[in-house]
Amino acid sequence: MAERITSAQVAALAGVSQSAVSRVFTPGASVSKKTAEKVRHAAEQLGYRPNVLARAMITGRSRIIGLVVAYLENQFYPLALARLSRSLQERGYHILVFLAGNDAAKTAQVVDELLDYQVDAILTASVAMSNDLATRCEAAGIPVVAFNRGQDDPRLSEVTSDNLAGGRQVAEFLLAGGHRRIAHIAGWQGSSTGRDRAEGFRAGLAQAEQEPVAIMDGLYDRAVAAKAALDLVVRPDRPDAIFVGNDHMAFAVMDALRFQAMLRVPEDVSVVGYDDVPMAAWPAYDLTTNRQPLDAMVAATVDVLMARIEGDAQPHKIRLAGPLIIRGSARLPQGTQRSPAPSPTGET
Amino acid sequence: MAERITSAQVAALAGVSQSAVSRVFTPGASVSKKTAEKVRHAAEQLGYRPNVLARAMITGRSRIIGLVVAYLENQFYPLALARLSRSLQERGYHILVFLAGNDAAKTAQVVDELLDYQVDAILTASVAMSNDLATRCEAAGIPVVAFNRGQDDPRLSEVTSDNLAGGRQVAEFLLAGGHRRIAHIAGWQGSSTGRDRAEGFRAGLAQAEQEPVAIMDGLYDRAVAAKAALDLVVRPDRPDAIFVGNDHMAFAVMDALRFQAMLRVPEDVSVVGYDDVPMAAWPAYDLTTNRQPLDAMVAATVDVLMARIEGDAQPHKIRLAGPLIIRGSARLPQGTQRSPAPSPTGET
DNA sequence: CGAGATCTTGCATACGTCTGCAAAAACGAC
DNA sequence: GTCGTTTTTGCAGACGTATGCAAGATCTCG
Repeated sequence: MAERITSAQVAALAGVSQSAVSRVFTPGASVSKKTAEKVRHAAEQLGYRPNVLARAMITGRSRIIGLVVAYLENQFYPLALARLSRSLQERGYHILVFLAGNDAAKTAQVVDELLDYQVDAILTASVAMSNDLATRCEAAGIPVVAFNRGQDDPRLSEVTSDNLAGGRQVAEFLLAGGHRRIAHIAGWQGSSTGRDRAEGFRAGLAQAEQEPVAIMDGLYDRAVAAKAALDLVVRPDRPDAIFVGNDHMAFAVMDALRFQAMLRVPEDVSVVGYDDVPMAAWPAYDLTTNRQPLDAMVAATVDVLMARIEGDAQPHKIRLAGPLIIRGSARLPQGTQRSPAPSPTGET
Repeated sequence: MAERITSAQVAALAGVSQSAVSRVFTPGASVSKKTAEKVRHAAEQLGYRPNVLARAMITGRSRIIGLVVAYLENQFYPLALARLSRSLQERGYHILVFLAGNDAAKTAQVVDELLDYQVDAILTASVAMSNDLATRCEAAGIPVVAFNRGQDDPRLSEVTSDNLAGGRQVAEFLLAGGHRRIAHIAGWQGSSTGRDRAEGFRAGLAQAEQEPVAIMDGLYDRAVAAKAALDLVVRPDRPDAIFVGNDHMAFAVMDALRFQAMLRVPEDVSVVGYDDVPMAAWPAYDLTTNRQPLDAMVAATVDVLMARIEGDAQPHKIRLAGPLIIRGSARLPQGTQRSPAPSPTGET
């Protein structure tokens, strides 16, 4: 129950004014070596640390980033969360978590709460924030950055991988592998990510004057994706390859194909995913997948956040390309080899 | 760049004092119906919402819970995080994330930062917070609750599953299944969770006058656990069953056994895990495992947090039992059946 | 050594809200 | 209508820090 130490107490002990103490803890303020020394010593002795909340009231900077996220089932998001948090922590910021519901009313409420906490910026991940809400935040002076999702509104910032190119890359790879009946179980078509990958995929096939035998919406949901896969393989023209909109669904698709449809992957059906989460490298799945460059995306996201907070009014739209990681879940084109194993650090 | 609306502006519009506005937004304060109406209307019109930070300065309650977490690779933790956050959100609290490093110095720094933000309570998960640090927080009047980890210090609160009983339950199940050379790849022995499961397991074997052929520390790490499994199976007295300290490592163990040692699970070696994360139900693993009652643990954690914040000085030590979920990764005892499939909601 | 320039320092105020206190208003009972 | 009781209201002062301003201290250079 020790009362919290204030700058005034430190000032008293050090024999200086409260302002002096404040200046010692404010980078770039004018203090002499001598008083700084005295103050630091007194602060050390009392265990003083500035109160972030009080500081926030004056400066208008809470050093809190609001993260809006819908679900953490897909391993990609906890991983991103961890790296984002770590990176922001190094810069003196922290993440306040807001779980969004699926309905619009709940999302509006979440935005209200975000504003209540005076967050310095809002980061959205795996969640559809309606444009008017995002715009409302920007209007309130709070920058919004969408991670792994595009926003229509040109005033909003976003960091994604190059999903169009990624989708095309997968199409080319499957065609080169000799597949001729290729289906796509897409990410939710309400998300730019899902749409772009599908579109790029379609364009890649079109280049070879092919088209997908089917495109179904997997809604980023394991059960839906599995059902779609089973529906596909009972058709008379069973696909010989399925491109799945993300790894999370791809695992469900592989499970359904192997354990329910009793098909072999890749001998009967090739499967390709998207994201390259660590689990994709596990031998039980050994999934060929288009990697999203997570570290680069996180770095870019933090850079954009910092820039916007520092007052850069320009919205940024950043798109980072990722390589196709070739493993064993899809038949290989002639002369192609597996990608080298990842560094041990990424394996966990 | 719309300036933030303050209670004073609302007061001016409503023709009342700032105090009146404050009281309208403070549950339990004395306001007449009439002025409440006027104020609400004015607030609505201006889009006013109270500033949580300013409020925190007065009341000493930030409505922020600091969550200290070390890693999110193990699916159990993101899931817990999501549920904890959702539950706290309903009560008007939010989670501020702090990623702990592995070294003690970094952890001390994290604690400093926690105090800077005036968090109302600290929640630790999957992280070893040295007792003096935790005690320091308690001394500063900030309750600390450990999720899924026991604390030696009797003054600290904790919520865990009954790991002793769980370990014993696994031992009994494997013995009943006719296994006679049983090994244990344990969770990190620096954690109570890892120790208790190992101890319960050992006690369960001892009851039948058996003892484990080996106990190795998997350190909650996939690579370490896989290596341990491979070391075990090259022995002349190859184990016929391995109890793994959590699901996260158990998946690695199964992968190593199947794809590196070329053994069949469960025909050659039975594998049992601990946690029952959703992935354990995926057919690729179909893991028999001791379930941790996540929902109950989350509910208990939130209850303890609220109680401690409300001033209940008593520390709570809560231990919740979980059932063994019988699937296909371990040979079944005579007459035993698989556990019924989980509800679809838990499947994702 | 002196005058001007530069650096430090303390004072006072502001940030947006809550809350104890006392005055004012409303209420109730006779 | 009066008086005592309860409710409602505004005032003013906190919470802990940052910062403009002016005065004081220190430095620089001739």
